[in-house]
Amino acid sequence: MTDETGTAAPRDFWTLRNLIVTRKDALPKRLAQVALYAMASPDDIAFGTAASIAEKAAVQPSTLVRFAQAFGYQGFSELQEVFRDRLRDRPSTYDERLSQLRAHKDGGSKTERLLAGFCDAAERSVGSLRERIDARQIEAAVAFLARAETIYLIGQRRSFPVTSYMSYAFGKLGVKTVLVGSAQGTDPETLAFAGPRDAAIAISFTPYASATLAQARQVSDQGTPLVVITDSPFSPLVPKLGVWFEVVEADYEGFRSLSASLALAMTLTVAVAEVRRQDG
Amino acid sequence: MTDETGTAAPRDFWTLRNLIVTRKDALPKRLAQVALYAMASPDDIAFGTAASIAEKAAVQPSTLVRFAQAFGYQGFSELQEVFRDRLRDRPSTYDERLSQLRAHKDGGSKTERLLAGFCDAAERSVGSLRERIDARQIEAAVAFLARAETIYLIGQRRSFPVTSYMSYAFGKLGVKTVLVGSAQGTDPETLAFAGPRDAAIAISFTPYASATLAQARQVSDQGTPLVVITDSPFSPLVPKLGVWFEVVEADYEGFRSLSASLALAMTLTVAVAEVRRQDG
DNA sequence: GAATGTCTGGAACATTTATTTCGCATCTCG
DNA sequence: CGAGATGCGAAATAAATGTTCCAGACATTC
Repeated sequence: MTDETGTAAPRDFWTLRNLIVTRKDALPKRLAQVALYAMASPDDIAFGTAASIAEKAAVQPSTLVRFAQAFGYQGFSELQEVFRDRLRDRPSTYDERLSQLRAHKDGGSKTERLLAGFCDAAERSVGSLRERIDARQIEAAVAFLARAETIYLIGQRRSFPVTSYMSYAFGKLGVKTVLVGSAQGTDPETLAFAGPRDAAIAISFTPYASATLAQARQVSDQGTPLVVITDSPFSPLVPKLGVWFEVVEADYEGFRSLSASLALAMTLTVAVAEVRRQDG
Repeated sequence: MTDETGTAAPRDFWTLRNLIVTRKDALPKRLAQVALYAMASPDDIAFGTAASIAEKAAVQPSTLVRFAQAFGYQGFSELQEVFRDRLRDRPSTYDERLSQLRAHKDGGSKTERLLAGFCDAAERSVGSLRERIDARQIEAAVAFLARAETIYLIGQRRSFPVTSYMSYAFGKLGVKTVLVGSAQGTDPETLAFAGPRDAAIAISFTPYASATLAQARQVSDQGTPLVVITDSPFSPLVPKLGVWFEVVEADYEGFRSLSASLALAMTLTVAVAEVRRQDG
């Protein structure tokens, strides 16, 4: 048994990174060489095979194993897992660093972790929204919505807060809307008035509420332009024609954030109002 | 040689993604299944081995190879490489953020600035929530709410999305709630049932809706414990007894974010449900 | 209703993989 | 200067990988 370090191997990237940095100067030549390369291009460590990494770092594969073992891992693969986790789940490194700082805060009470978790989810959602949404899509949607007489807002369950907020905001801005999805069962009748001169916004996430689906289909069949906000390109709501947005909300403890959807909703709302103000 | 597609295989992720999305409906059942999984969790495709991915997608490993070949790749590994590049090419977060900020501040269309503005507002709101909220306050509020028979949710206008979301989430968690503030004028009658064994959550921001104020006063007079979420210590809602939270939402173009309020709302909701589950 | 083409599942295959082992070189300290 | 220990590299090894192949199921078409 050549057990080197009594300390347990770090399981998260940033702890490991600190450990490598501090111990680097005390390491044998080749191991230090690996340390340097690992810090310089951690992505290669995450993806490459031991052989390819060894070649790029100008080291023997066995040295990589030794390197991993020097830090308490059983083999190289185990260390590699840590490098991979960093890229998993798309926690952008910034957020991860923050959440780790927070985690170091003595863990905190259960409540604190809850709040931190939901805050994280909100921030990650907004971050990914910012990365992925194409401004031209928004402009296309706004073009539809701006020339509509009445905008029908379709959303059940988790999406209802979003549509209700849009209803409020549109109202404040002087845009006529009809909010669908309340408790009463009068929605199909309400939607019957929608026509080609109107527009509709449908919001739904997995699991897609069947009512939302039916309603979206109904207005679409009536020739009403439809703008969709959903969470997958394979969502049954995604229209053949028309604009749709993919919004991926991060979740915590199974409860997805709404921040990204709301940010997008507000953007659409205000943009539509602005276009109207200019044209009208 | 069973060369299927004359088209060359996409070498970057987003092109491939679009291709998968468009061709998905024309794909055989199992291949469509793979497509669905690949879009739902692309990170797993990037990291996992063919065997592990196949298991998670409930498909045979050979199907993965066929899937890759259906899109013009020679084998699965080649397709996997595209999924990996997506994560590899990600610029270091600091630079990315900086360049994004720069793009948003300087150039960018009006629409882009709108979206960025609302995203910023959301992030700032959540950030300040994280700093200012005291976990002990949350725990105190949770203690009130957890022992309530029925929770009354009071909120008009901008606060209504928050209460309606809480209503949805509480419902999913098996907690009885009554949502006040809908369009009908029956709210005072509904609230008449609130008693000392219940609890109420009132949410209101400047300008405080008079209805919310009246309703909060009503339940308070009836001896119902009240938890308040508002935006100022001088808010007329702040109760003499009971718990209240100050949530300052950042705004953009006069429209305040809801992200912080929602994050707090979700924290309260889940925390209450957890306490109830423990106590039976 | 038979025949044809496609899709699917499972196992066999060759290859690549991470790891271990062993011998040599290098450095250290008496 | 020499004995011991340590670092290092190349090959050997055993596990695991991606891929291919074939037979059966399935739907479709004539």
